[in-house]
Amino acid sequence: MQTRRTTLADVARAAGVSKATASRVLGGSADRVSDELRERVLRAAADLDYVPNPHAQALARAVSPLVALIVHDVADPYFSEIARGVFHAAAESDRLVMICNTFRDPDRELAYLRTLRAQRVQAVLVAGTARSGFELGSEVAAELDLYRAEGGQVAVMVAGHGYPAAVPDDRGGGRQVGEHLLALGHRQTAVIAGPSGVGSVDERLAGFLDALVGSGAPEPVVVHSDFTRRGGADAVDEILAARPGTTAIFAHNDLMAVGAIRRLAAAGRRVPDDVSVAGFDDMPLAEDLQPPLTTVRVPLAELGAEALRMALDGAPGDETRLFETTLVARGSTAPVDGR
Amino acid sequence: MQTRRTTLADVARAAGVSKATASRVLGGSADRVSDELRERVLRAAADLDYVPNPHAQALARAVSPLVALIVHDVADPYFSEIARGVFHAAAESDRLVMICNTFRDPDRELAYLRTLRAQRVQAVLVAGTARSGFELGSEVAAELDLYRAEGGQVAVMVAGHGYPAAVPDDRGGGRQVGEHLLALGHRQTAVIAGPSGVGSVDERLAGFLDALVGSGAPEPVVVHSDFTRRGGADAVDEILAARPGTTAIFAHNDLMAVGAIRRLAAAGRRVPDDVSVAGFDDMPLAEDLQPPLTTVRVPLAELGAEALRMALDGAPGDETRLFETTLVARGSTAPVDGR
DNA sequence: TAGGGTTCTGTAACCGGTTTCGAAACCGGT
DNA sequence: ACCGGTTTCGAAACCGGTTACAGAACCCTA
Repeated sequence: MQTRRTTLADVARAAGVSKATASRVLGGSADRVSDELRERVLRAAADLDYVPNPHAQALARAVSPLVALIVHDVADPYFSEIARGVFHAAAESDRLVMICNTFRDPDRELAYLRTLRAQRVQAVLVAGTARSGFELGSEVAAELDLYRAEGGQVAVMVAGHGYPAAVPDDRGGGRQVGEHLLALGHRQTAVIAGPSGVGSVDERLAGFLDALVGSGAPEPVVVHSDFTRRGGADAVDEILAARPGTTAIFAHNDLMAVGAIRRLAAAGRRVPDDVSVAGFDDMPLAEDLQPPLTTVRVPLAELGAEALRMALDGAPGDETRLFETTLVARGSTAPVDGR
Repeated sequence: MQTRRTTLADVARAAGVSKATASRVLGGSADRVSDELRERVLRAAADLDYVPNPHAQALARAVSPLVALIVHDVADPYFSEIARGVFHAAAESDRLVMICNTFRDPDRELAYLRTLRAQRVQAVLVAGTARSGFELGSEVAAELDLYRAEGGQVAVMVAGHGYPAAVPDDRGGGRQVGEHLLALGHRQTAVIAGPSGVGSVDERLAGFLDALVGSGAPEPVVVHSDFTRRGGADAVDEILAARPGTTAIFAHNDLMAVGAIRRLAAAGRRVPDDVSVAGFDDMPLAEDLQPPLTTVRVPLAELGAEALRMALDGAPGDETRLFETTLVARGSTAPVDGR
């Protein structure tokens, strides 16, 4: 039966004023209105249960109070933790958040970006991008630039090029893992890296190599794989084939580490007795796994919150805020000769 | 430098037609347009890189292609799994999804609902509601009804009252757990229930009691607690105090089960040797825990997807689709005398 | 008391689309 | 050549707000 919504005009009529005055008092405009009229308008609005139409506002004001967060997959703990941070920061300034799930599909990502631009959302935060790395000049970058040219704010959470960025110190984290494993006496190492071309992957790897250099340990076996449990498991097969004597594995995220541990068990290797495994991100439950996972804590929620603030504050394109990572040593790593 | 967006009027001018015709060809209207003009308009739109402004469309059409999903917390695996399903279903019909995080705050939930109503989103899906149960007549229900009266679609994923619902067979799941524990010989049981008043909590508990009835086993100790790890851990203290001889615990979700296992370990009880623990939901990683968690699988993603379809298809308010649950027996439960 | 400056309010244009309605063009049939 | 019926198209109204602009009312000063 489609009841009609009450509009600003209804309120104005009920209060006996013009739409303009009603808008002024309701819309929080800078213009002043006499106390009496203000009172009348507010009462009328309350009586009629008036709620402004955000589309009309967005159209008139040419901006909507929406913020978009682009992720690969909300169900991935990495992204859902970032999302949590973004939501918290958004609540502070009374803004709504729209999460866009690309499922790592570049086309979908692009489609979202176009929609968001059209939607004139106030800010878009890119937590993960489907194209590898998103170089300047890519379609994604072009779309983002267009968006910015039209007044939108952008912040990214991947090693950025030209956008304000809030990123974890991936390189430092990688180094911490390297040092940890070295200290435990490991020399035959391997790393299960994320998809090649992704910025954080290169950084984590570089940090790890930084630590190894000069230690006399041989180069690690490096296998690129998906950021999933399955990816981690499959990588183990390759590693075992390439270097059967591997005693320590550094997986680029916790999910891969879990998969690796499972596959190692299936292959008859005990963790950490036969081979140590370290992850990255310190996802929830990492400490409840079998065995508890040694990993690197990344302040993902703060990262998301900060990204939003940077975007809203209009941080300059070359500003990058680095977030410290900390190694969390747990049961999945042990001294090489320790049994 | 704020470049102006290209509007429909620009396209129309470039194509030498009126706004009306341009709208007709671009907006997928039913009205027919000659092939020649259609061609001209399409070319102009492509040349100018035209993207329609969804706010203007929403304003004119009185509906926006947005779908909202209300959850307590995206970072909770229960909800992120539902979200994943919703995203998939939304992608099928080319719709965008807005996730609203209430953090279990009733005021925030209400605020979201009002905004969504104003926003004229096409559908709102309620996966979790902050008020206990959301009875008919509550503020939330009032807001939802208002929304529906204005043409919005609603579907819920909690035991509903008057809304189309896609819900798991919580009662059946509870019964499965009860039967499982009984079959293992347990008689001194306890249940860590979710917050009292929540529909699914009552159902899971009722199912569990269904199984116990007639078995001769004494009534379980029931402790209500938060759906968190912490909640599960704290509940263990109460249970141990109330019935020290407890040999099996049914936690209403996996997170609580994890917390319970940890606290039991701290109290010197081994799982499953001394006490068996079963969870609910079969969250990702449940099988990788220490020990692997016996739990009940709930098809959350399908549930979310189905809820969206029901809403969009305008399912009647009394329609409830029940999703089968299946018990997944793993290492956290064992025969009562089995050591 | 006239003149100038504030302060408040209303009119109307505008944001960028969609859609109603009527005019114009075209059709085949007498 | 004339006519009723379709089809195609454009002018203009509308969706529901915001805001530039101008007028009215008020104040204070000379």
